[in-house]
Amino acid sequence: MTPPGQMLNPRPFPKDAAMNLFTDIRSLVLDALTAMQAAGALPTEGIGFDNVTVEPPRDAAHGDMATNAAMVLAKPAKMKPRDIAEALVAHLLEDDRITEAEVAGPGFVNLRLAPSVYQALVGTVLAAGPDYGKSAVGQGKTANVEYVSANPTGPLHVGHCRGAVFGDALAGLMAYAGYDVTREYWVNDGGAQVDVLARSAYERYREANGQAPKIEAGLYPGDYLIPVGEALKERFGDSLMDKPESEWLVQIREIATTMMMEEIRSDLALLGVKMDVFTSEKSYYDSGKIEKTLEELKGLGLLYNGTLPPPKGKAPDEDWEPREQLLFKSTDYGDDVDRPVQKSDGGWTYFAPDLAYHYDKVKRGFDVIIDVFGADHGGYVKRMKAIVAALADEKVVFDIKLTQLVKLFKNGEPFKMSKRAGTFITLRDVIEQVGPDVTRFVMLTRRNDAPLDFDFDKVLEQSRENPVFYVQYASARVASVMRKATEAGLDMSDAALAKADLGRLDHEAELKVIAKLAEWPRLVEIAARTHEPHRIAFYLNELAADFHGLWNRGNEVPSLRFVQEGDEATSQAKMALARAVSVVISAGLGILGVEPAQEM
RNA sequence: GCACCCAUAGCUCAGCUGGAUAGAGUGUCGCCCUCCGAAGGCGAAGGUCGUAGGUUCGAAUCCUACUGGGUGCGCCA
Repeated sequence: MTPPGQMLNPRPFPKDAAMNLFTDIRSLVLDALTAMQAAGALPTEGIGFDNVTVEPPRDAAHGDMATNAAMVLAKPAKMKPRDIAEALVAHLLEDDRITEAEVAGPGFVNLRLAPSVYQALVGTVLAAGPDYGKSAVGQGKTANVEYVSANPTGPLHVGHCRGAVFGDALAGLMAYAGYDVTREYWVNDGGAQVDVLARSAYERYREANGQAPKIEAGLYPGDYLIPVGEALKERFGDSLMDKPESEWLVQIREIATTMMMEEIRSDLALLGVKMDVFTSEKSYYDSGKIEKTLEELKGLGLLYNGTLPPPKGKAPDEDWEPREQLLFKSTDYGDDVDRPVQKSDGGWTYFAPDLAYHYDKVKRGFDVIIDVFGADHGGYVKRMKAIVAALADEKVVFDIKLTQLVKLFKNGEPFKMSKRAGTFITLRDVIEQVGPDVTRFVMLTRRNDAPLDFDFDKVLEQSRENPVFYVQYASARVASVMRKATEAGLDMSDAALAKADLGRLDHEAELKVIAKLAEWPRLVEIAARTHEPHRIAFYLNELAADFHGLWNRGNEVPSLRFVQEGDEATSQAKMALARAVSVVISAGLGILGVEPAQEM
């Protein structure tokens, strides 16, 4: 038997694409096109191959892969698509890896690959392990993903949860695609809301000292500040009682925000989220960074004094009056209005630190900067993009991802959140009820910009409908069959599987699963390019479906069962495939921050 | 009033830098355990991709207008 590595045509694959079958075949197509040019069958002038793609066909009946080369090149080459396609087919058929090539439809070239190509891929997956599918697209580049960034005025709730999961999975995805990723949290500890926090905490402090707290409207009423009040009592005794705000505000604000951030960090830890950098808004105020930034912007001519038109369509009777303010020229960079940076009392608007912060991120030299906001902050996208457009050169990729709302359900019934009624669902509540793995996976079973229904009962259901379970079940089955094979006395060690005779994987049901594995590196690239980690979750569901399908075929076709009693060589080949499936599932779940299951 | 997001099978949703006869799950109907985990699988039926135009070899995908739903709109972050 030929070892798997030598079953291929000896022509080497390009190094940077050695694991992606689609780019391998694409380069094969490009080689063929180049050969056609050399032979005079295709013009050289004005012909570029950038738009040539090799993709899985929508319908498997069309083959394993399809290329649009003939259609894309027809116009610049001034040739008929079919003529190019037919010449291309002739060239491609010379390669051992291509068993069939035919022209179809308007000029597609459909390809069928030799089984040996797929069989060898199993070996590639096992050899690469968790690295199979890692991409070079982000190699040598840096990315900054800012997410959560909840105000430090209370514990995280379910809305933050989705942003946290999405942002973290996106960061994991970018890392898998080769980027050096910084996970960052912007701490809004510098504005009026932390003064409100301090006042609210002060009331709890009074409460701890035996006084009835006066939680007026506008203060934070949550019980979570009671421990803060107690901590303040421990620290200050009754020395701050009945003192004017000026004597305690700064101190209490500092202590309260620190305690809230500790709580937020521990909430995030429950979810498995660990930030690399927490950037403090307050530090921007304290260090003069805002003034410095604004000075620079003035130098660039991006700030001016002016008056904004009144907002339209709001309540007609409001106390709006024209006022001259210091404005940022964001309309020059795609925003709808220029944004004020200074309030009438001379203080900075919230926009000023945003401006300085994003300028800072740009200056730190990231190749990719991504902000993850809740959908209720959709109105800020244009102004943020204006900042980066004004301050960064065009090489910086800046993207803002919005996460839509999460609607909670319990047994199919909508679950209304209300702070007053005490049915306020925190992130901690969710994790404690369903666990971090389920929470994370479910949060990624929708596109980020689609609303998500989260049913506390359904997410724990063990059925086909529940993708968390379904994917976990697949990896559990692999683990289970591995145990069984080992108990049967078969050698299922990594070393044995690495040497397995993969040529025995010749059934179309097996090749179909391998073809799905072949899509993995390509999918990772697409997901990373579009900043859409949900694609990973959907892919895993598809891979699991193909695997379960193969598994069940074994019910009718005994030769498809993974364990072939008394035939170690065949068992090893089949188990190599099962292992390859579990390797990719583990890698995918790893990106999403979910643990694969060994048993259920 | 303006801006952004969304509209795909009865329901919940995928759909790649624009590709061929638009896919899953669920629900309905019919099958498959002496058999590696049936917590599963196979098959059938189900669509004017919100509407109307445009761009082109080709549009669910890009552009324009409209309809319907969500979010937001100076001195709050």
